[in-house]
Amino acid sequence: MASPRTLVAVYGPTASGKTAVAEAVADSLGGDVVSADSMQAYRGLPILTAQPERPTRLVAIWPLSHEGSVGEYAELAHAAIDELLAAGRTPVVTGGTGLYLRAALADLQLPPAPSAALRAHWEEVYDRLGADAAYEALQRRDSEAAARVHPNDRRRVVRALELTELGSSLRPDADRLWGDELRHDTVVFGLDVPRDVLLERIERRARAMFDAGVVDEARAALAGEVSSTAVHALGLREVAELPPGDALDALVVRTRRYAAYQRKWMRRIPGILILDGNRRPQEIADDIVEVARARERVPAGRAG
RNA sequence: GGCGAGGUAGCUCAGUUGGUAGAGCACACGGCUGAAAACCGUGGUGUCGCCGGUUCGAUCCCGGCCCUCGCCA
Repeated sequence: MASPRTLVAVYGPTASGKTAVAEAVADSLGGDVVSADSMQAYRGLPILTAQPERPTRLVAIWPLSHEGSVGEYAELAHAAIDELLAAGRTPVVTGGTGLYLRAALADLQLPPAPSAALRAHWEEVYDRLGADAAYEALQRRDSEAAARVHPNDRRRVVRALELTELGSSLRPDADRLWGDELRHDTVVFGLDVPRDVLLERIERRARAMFDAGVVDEARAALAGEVSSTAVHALGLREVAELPPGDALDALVVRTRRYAAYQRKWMRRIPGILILDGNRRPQEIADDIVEVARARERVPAGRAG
């Protein structure tokens, strides 16, 4: 019988060609692509979020009105991955949301989710007292959590406060986010594309989005109910509301910024194997397949 | 050509009653544990259009020139 499959993960900045590579890897290895992308998870913005053409796990699973979260995503991702492995297939986890990728691969053991009412309560408290007083309240209730957040960081102060009522704390114990304890045997690859090449791809893709009708897509989306998480899709507002030229510029600028942020994540992922992403997708995929196959022949080992 | 407004950071602009300047965005770096394409922190990157004058000292005041925009010819 076949040895257990090694899970493959592909990370890289937007427009680095992750999707094409992941699809080729899945085809070669006999597997399926599992998306790790917080915005492609929504339905209704296929152009703006650059959703893959072909049906992909965890893409377009939520309506725009849904408030997605890492916690909810993690459960779905674990289920999808485990199902593939059980069927003897290789999960190829790919996507640009660093946190989601880690949540798919590791068991983050996130502290409990708040109820909407609880969150609303502490947000109200934060806004009423002001940042400094709210922060002092947190220091009294959970000094360790307070030490980890900045008073101005409303989201985290509120989150930490609500957790004090849930018998938990922000970041309870071990560092599972950056540890190398993963749920399955995994190899993580990063696609490194030179800055100027990436910039050019970003610009080209942004133009293509306009040709494909992003403006109408964005307007239609905003005309309906959009959750506070989904509104943050890059450029949604700008594309829908700005004059065409300005909208394109804004989209490019924001995407470039996002790519820089992703480069930071790529550097931090433990054990990541950086590949030259400035090649044909199939070529990159072949390299990945080779490494993954070699690893499957060495049962309990850890590459090093 | 005449009149008016303007030329200050990569961009949009504020400011200095004369002591070489600061906001937002961009950019760089850092943080992040159920909002992550989110959120937070730190950093000013500059011949203040050019030349001259007044002054201890000019980005600021004066003169000339160049450029941009608007209105009138």
